[in-house]
Amino acid sequence: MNIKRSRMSAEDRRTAILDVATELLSTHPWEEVTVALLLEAAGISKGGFYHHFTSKDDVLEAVLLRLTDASTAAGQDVYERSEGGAVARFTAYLEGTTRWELRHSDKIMGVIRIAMMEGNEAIFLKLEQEARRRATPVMRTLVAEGVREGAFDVVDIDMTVDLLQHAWRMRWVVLAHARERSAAGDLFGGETMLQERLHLEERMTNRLLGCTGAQVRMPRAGEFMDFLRPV
Amino acid sequence: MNIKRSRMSAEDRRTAILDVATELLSTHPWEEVTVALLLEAAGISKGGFYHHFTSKDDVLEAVLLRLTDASTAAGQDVYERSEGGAVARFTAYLEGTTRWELRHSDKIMGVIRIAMMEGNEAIFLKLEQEARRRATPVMRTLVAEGVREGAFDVVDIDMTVDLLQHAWRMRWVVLAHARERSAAGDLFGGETMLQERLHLEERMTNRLLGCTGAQVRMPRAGEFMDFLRPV
DNA sequence: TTACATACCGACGGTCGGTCGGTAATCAAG
DNA sequence: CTTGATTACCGACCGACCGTCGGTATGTAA
Repeated sequence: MNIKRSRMSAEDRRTAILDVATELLSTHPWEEVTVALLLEAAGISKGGFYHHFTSKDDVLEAVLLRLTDASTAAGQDVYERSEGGAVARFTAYLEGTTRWELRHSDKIMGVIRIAMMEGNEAIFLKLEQEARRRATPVMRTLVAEGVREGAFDVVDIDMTVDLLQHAWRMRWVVLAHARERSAAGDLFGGETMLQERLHLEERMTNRLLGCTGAQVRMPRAGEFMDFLRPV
Repeated sequence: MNIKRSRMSAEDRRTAILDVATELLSTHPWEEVTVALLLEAAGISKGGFYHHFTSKDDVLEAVLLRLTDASTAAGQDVYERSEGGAVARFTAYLEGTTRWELRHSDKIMGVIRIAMMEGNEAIFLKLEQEARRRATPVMRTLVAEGVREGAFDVVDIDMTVDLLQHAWRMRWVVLAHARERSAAGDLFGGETMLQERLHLEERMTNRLLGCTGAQVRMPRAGEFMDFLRPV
């Protein structure tokens, strides 16, 4: 009765299952991703599955972790390499993180699409929380240093960081729209959308930071041209 | 075999079930609130239950609706009754909504406690979304009018409204802490916490609105004294 | 070859949300 | 007071689901 299946190393099997789970998650809300479905798609038995994962939620957690952890080090790296005054460092941070995000835009858009799906509210929150947890410390020190140097004049450091992150959060939705538009032939329209959005964020960022002298700059829309012309 | 139960009017039974559900939800995450548990606590059979509700989620929706809908009209009312310049109207709006919230603080704190529980992420989002959906239109017009009158100088109306709501959102967490502290005997400490928070929010609100002349004012901490001395 | 570790199997158990045929209380009409 | 329709209510039952468990097959090291 037993059907023979391939035997993999634990790691390979794990990633194989995670791949399948990610794939399924990109088309179904998590509650519809049955373990049975997962088993069939991954070509493994229930026992085999539970040999590698303790529960269905364990899979979700692993999927989310894999989707986010690559970005962890990026922001920190940029910060550690940055030089100059607070404004320059903040600008460098913005450029660095944005560039990194653009390089991984497909993955990020995928994650966002998943998180935005109805029924995936818990995923959405977990993801946002995780992203925040990772970015907050660096941003806190950046802002605090700026305040100490007299370059920024903020209402409150924590509140400012929180609002900055919130202000930037919707960018990817705009990016998605812009990409759609340019994919539909209206490249100029897409670029304009992007430009306006970045300009808005730049002004809001400067207002929140209360820059006393030089202004923080967001990356120019030109940097996004590659992004607007997908594969 | 049949156990005799009381026969209620449809409405009474519905509210009875909703009461029980709210009660249970205040101590368990929603997924742990089994239909069976609900039935036992409400003293009704499964058939009876499904005679009044189409699904378990139907109950949740009704509970949330009942918890939020009372607040719907409040903000709108305050706005419609307000007079004077944009700054005065905005201040009146803040005072009005805050006062209303304080009058219903117990209920609101209850809702927040529920929404903040692990496993209730979907509830949290639904609630926030609903609150936003209700408050945004009024705030939009308030800000837009202020811009038109030249009293506000805003980066972008929608973004500003969004950030304002976000900035105010954490207030209830601080309120909860303040109440705890004053309940523990440190009335002064509680009041100070509140005062600082409100001062912070006031400064942030003014910065976001970019008030050109007069400043918008948050309610004074004195108004919260009743809140700090609970039943 | 033996002994052990581990990748894997699938029948099974228990729980859950939801259905359905039936019963009894209520009420309006004759 | 009947009679008939409506509706609140009952609980056995269903299928889908997640997770367990005893057991098998494949590798690896002594």
